[in-house]
Formats: sequence, structure tokens, C-alpha cells
Amino acid sequence: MRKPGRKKSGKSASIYDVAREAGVSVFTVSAVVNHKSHVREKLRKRVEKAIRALNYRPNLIARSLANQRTHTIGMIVPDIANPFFPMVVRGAEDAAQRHGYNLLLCNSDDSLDKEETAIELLLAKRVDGILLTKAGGDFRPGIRQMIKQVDVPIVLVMRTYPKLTKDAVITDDYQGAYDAVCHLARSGRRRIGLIGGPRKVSNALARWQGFHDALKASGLPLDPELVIEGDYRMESGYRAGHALLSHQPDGIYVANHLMTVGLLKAAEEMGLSCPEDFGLISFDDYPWLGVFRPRLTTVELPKRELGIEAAELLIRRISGDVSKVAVMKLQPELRVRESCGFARHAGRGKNRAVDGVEAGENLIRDLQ
Amino acid sequence: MRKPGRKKSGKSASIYDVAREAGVSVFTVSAVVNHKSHVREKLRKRVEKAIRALNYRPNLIARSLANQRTHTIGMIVPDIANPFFPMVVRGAEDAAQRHGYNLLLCNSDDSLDKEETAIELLLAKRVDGILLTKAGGDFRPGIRQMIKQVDVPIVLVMRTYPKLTKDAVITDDYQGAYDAVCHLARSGRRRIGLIGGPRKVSNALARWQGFHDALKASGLPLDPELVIEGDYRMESGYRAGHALLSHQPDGIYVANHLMTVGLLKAAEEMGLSCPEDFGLISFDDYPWLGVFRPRLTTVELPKRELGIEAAELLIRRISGDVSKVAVMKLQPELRVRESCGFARHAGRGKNRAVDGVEAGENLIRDLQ
DNA sequence: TTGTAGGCGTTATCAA
DNA sequence: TTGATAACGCCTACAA
Repeated sequence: MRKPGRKKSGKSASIYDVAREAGVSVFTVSAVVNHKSHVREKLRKRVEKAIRALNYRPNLIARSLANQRTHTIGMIVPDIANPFFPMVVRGAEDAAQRHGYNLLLCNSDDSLDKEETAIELLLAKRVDGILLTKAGGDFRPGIRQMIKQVDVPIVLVMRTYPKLTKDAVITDDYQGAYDAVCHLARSGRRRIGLIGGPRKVSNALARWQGFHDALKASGLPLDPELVIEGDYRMESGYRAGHALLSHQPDGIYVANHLMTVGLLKAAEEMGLSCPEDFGLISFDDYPWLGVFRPRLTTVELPKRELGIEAAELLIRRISGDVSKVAVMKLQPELRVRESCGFARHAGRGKNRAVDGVEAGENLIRDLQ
Repeated sequence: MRKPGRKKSGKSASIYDVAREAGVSVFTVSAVVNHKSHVREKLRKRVEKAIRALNYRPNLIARSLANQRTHTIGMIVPDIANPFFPMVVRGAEDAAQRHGYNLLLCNSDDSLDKEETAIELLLAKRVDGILLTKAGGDFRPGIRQMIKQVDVPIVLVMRTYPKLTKDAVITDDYQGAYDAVCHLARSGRRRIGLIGGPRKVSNALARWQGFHDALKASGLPLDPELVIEGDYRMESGYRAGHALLSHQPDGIYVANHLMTVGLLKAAEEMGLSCPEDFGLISFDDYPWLGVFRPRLTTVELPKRELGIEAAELLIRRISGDVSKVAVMKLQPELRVRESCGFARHAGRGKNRAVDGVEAGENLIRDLQ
């Protein structure tokens, strides 16, 4: 039998302390706390009083051990400091919160090693599920086996990785890139270059293909000199910018925002400016892009929805939903501003109006 | 006595399974896993083999229950989607990681309710410590008492709140604001306005005071019409901008980046531009500010260091460091670009050079 | 409706 | 050096 012993003064009260204080059994206390079973009014009052008196709070660690559920989900992103991810994480956190879950956050820096370390840790901490933006490259077999073994649900975010799971919430990157490049072409650009993401990750590849097909559909040639692979970081955009601009493209599509910043720095150093010397369109939109120049034309991805949908799908899986694999593909949105010189090249006169409306709309939405 | 029973096929192996497999006691297994006590070579080998065979991973939840330590720290920020915080969180996560801790992330939206809910949850989940960017306003007494009772270390980030704890890692906001406003004055601005943060939070107040004292030191008047309180969000900067600009200030200091974006939108709607119609300086610097126009002159805060130092202080406390309260104040850094029209107003001719050097330096540093 | 006692997977104290 | 066994704090059959 268990000997609870007197409550030590310094520590916080346990369910036993409450039971003793109320003169009931731990079962009764547990039942009251969890609103289970039916406890007679009188006892319930007594228990509630004892709970208040001792300022009792259930120890969720102990509960997790007993329940085999932590109500915690792990989330692994490449880098929370990349401005793309905060909104995704925020969406996920909000959804998680609503369902009584918390987020354990890890950064992988797109490194397989860090990613695997993070996964092992999350599994050891017995998270109920994992949201993963997969780094490029394959897991070691050991890690895959381990994941199968513990049978924890995983939902992929932004990037697919079918070897692990088909459940994923992504954006239509092919379409986004396709639209972007077509827009450049419509704006009159003929020598269109690309600064793409790492081909090892699925969404970067999709964007490459969208770029490729859009060129073809627009009847434009693909000049290998105008195609450079980056890694989604600013530094790579900067280097790629120097390399690319020396070949004098008149239009550039950049696969994410950080690389765009790098490119613009390179352009400045080379004395080139946008949209005069080259048209520019990039992925990811942010509120501040509406107020600075050059006004970037971008393809916005629904970051917050991405996080929300991923978390909700994951939580459904955790709750035992075994319906067929769900890959949810959210639609991107072209936000036309000035960096392609759309109006100028296409011969329209309402340049300012187009921009005014678009930028205004975006900001209003962002301000909400 | 405990009856372990055969390992159920689906579940992952426990320490008992390993013990049985190796023909030793759980103590031995535990000793091997934790490199404690001295286990004879031969037994150790056997245990290690069994561990591999069963693919055993210690259950950290159970360990936490036994140890009374979770190796998890809770971090509460107003909003991870506010671009100021990702870098702080990243710094904290890196430091935590290095010491074997993980981060449970919560957003408070600067709401007392959400903040208290988050704290209760973190305490219930028995985090070893908390990093808190305090929302404005006082905790209910109950919450303070509860925190005292469980005696969990808390380190404040960015904002002090002495009623709770003196341990804090902050920036020298007074100095930063002071420098900013002095710079505006040096640039020849005479009617200087302020869009400040919510006076309820410590750092906003410090920035107000810096503004105030800098005006006085510069021999400039403080016009109440030119002083507006915002809440650090974009929307408030937008509204404040409309109100403020109608009074025709020739210089504006804005207490954070999001409000600056709002202000710029308002300015655009009113047909005013910076630095021609008004000089502008704001807090928080970001890599992209170096490539867009107007080139914002800002006061950068060492975001990453903030997170790192806070996490390390917290972990020291967790580890039993009881040395006297530590409020660490990190120094901000003025980054002169063009938005104050410094060179123009001050009559210097090296405008481009100044900007070029500064922006270049910043970007190089950011690119690293 | 309520109480008893065993189990969740570790660690840690005592003996052996 | 090792092995039993009692915590850790909660949940939950099974009994009463």
C-alpha cells in the first residue's frame, strides 16, 4: 500500500493532500477534477473547498505518464528567424491552444543532423504529434524505423516527404511560381532568370518546375546562365544576385524573401535598380513591403492558414482520425505592385492606380 | 511487488524490458543509461546490447516525474509574428539547446488573461523555468502567490516587472530613445513627434523618458499634440500616423518597427514622404531595411543576445545559482541611414558615403 | 457512488 | 557492484 506521508511544507499539494484534507479518497478528488463519474454534491463541495484551501493544481507530468498523452506537439522549422515561419508557427500555436495543446519549438537550420536530434528528443519527451518542415535529404533508416515504432502522427508543413508520411499541408508552389513568371513575361521581360531554393526540398523543386513551364508557355528560352540554386538564406541570394546580374537578365523571379533581400543588395552594389534595370517578383509577402520602395510584386503564401490547417490535421490524427491521407494544398496569391514595372512594360497607363489599390488592400488586410 | 509483465508488442520498450532482456535489474540498466555508478564491463555490454536490440529510449516523462525536472523552459512572448521576437526566441532556443533544454512557446498578445493562462499551464506542465516578456498590467494576487509557491525561476525579457522578480535581461531603452531623438535634433528637426509604446510596459516608458529628456537637452519644446501612445502594433502606428502628421511635425521618433510601417502607410495616404517632409527614426533593425527606401535610420537592439543571455541566466537560476539579482542591460546601436535626412539637414556632403558604409556594414553582419 | 490498489516508466535508497 | 523496492503524482479497473 501507498504511504502518502504528510505534505512537505515547501512542495505543492498533491492529489493525496487534497483527499486527506477533504476526508475522501483520491478517486473522488480525481473524479471532481476531471468532471468524470458522478460525485455527490456534498462530497464535491468538500473536495472543491480542499482544492482551494491547498491551492491544488494537478501535475500534468504525472497525468501524462498515467494517460500516455502529453497534450504537447512538437514543431520543427528550419529557422524561426526566417520571417516566413513566425506566422506559420503563430497559426499552429493558436490552433493548438484552442484544442488544449502546447507547442515545443525546435529549429533545424535545414540540417539533417539537427532535425534528427530534434525528432529523437521530441519522441523521448513523448509529444503527441509532430509538425515538421522537412530539411532536405533522407532520414537515416534508423530514425524512420523509430518513428514507425512509436507510431506518432506527423504532419508535414510546406514541404512534402512521402517516405515519411503523406499527410501534409502545403502551398501550390508550382502554380505560384508559374503565375509569377507569367506575370514577368506579360510585363514584357524576355531574359528571365531564377534564384531558386535548394532542389532537395519539395517546394523548391515545385517552384523550379513552375518557372520552367511558365517560360515555355510564354515562348521564352531558358538560359542556364540565368538559373541559380540558393538555399533560401539571404547570403545565397546575395551571391546569386552578383552572379546572375552579370548576365544581364531583364527579369528575375526569386523563390523567397530572404534571397530577394540579398539580391537587392547585390543589385545596389552593381549600380542596378529595380524595376528600371530588371523586373523582380518574389515569394512571401509582408506588411512592410507595401510601404517601401521598390514596391515588390510578390506571390503571397497563406502562412497563418498553413499553420492552422497543419495543426488541426495533426490534432485530428492524434484524436484517432484514420481517414485517408490528406495533402492539403493552399492557393497562393499574386500581389501586383511595381517591381515588375508591369504597367510600364505592358503599356498600361494606370500604374499608380493599380499599385495604390493593391498595396492599400494588402495593408488593410494586414492591419486587421 | 511490481509485475512488469511481457512487453506488449505495439508499445516501445521500457527499462523493465531491457532489464529482463539483459538479465539484470532495472537499477543496472538505469546506471548504464545515465553513466552513473560503476557497472562492471561485462554487464554493461550486455545491457547495451539489450538496449540496441529493443531500441530502447528512456521515457523522459517518467524521468521528469521521478526527477522533478523536465528540462523544459516556458517562453511567453506577446506575439511571435511581431518581427522583433523571432530572433529573441531563436537566441533563447539556441542557448537552451546547448544546455539540454527545450522551449515551450506561448503567445500572450499582451493580454493579461492569456498571459496568466499561459503561466498556469506552464507551471502545471512543470517547466523548470520561465522566460517572460511581461504584458502590461499587474498579475492577480493569486497568480503571484502561486508562482512563489512553486518557486520556479523566472527571467524577464525586454520588460521589467519588479513585483515578480528582479532578474531581467533588457536593453537600454532610455539611452536608445535618447540617442535617436538627439540624432533627429542634430539633423535639424525642430518639431519632433513621438509614437510611443503602451506606457504600461516598462520599456515603452523608458523610451518615453528618453524622448522627453532628449528634447530638453536639445532645447526643443515638447508639443503634446505631437505625442501619441500606440500599442506596438501596426494598426496603432497607422492611426497615430494620421493624427500626428496632421500637426506637421518635421521629425518623428517611433518606438518600434511595426508602428513605423503603419506610420509610413499613413504618410503615403497623406501624400507626405520621408525624409523630405519629415525625418524618421525608429527602433528595431532588420536586414531588409538596408535595401529598401526610404532607408530607415534605426536604433537596433541586440535581439539574439537578449534571448541568449536571458536563457543562460534562467538556466543558471534553475541550476541553483542564488547570486544576487541580475538585471542585465544590453546596449542599443544607432544605425544611421537616410530617413532623418541627416546629411541634408546638417549640411554635410558625405550623405552617400555615410549611408553606404553603414548599410554595407549592417548587411555584411546580417549576412554572416 | 466511493474506496482500494496497481500501473504508468523512471530514479534513488538500502541492503546484500 | 548489484538487486529489491519505495517514491514521483496521477488515473482507473475492480470491489465494496
